[in-house]
Amino acid sequence: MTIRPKKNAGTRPLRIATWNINSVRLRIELVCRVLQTWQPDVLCLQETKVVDGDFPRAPLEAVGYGEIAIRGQKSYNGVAIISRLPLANVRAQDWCGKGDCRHLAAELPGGIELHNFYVPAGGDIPDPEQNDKFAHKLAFLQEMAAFFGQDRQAAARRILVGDLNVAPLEADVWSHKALLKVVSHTPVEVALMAELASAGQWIDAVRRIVPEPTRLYSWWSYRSPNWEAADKGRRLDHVWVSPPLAPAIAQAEILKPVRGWEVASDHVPVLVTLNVPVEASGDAPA
DNA sequence: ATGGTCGGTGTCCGA
Repeated sequence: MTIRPKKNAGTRPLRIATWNINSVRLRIELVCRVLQTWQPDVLCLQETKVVDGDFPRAPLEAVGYGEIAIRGQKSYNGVAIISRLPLANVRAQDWCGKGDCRHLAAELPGGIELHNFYVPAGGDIPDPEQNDKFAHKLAFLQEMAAFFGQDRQAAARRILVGDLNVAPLEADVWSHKALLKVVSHTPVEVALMAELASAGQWIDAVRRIVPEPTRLYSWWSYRSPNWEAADKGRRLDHVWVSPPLAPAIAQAEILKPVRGWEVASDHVPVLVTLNVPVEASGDAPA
């Protein structure tokens, strides 16, 4: 434990990560390794696939992450916020009235509102008439846009992370042309995501640091045995911030090596460092 | 060229 010297600069680094873990019980040791190696202050997980009573808290507490917010269900979905900073006002919302565990929100020190989302993947057929899962995905994104579009005090400090299951930019997929009709990169999804970003005035923190045309992926399918050589990835996992936090964006990393670990998830963690101003006792502006 | 592989719980579903 190191004691940070008081800085006149008036900023405090906040390291925030998101990772679709695809079963937290199977990969709890990988979670601990990511925490110890990259030292995020907060790690948001999706697809934990475990009910709250069976969530593996102890190994996380043992490596210094004692603030754990969870919302899980059997077999599918499930989200968690794992933090070494205090979490306040933890809450969840039921999107599309399905009772799915796809969202958790909490407040971080300094009055920062954090949202962790697992957006539905959407199935295979990119047509809401033929495919209920795709219809659900579109409705979910619409509901998010409506939620973040209402009022939303423009000055508030907010972070939205998660597996949004959309790769919005041409440089977010291995082939824009090949994926135009593949769920995750269809024009209708990309347009809805743009609507959501605009409604909440969200800023894509990773692309502030690594702009197009540099290709960036956070997911590589299990179905490709040579995922690294083929490199047919997509950037499905995102870290967004509200305008007051945009000047704080200092660093962004997609932890690609994690995809090569034993028993890997098909997603890798995305990590962003914000140098958050702490003037005026760290509170958000009114 | 329209496959392929995962995880959790089963003998399939969702990704």
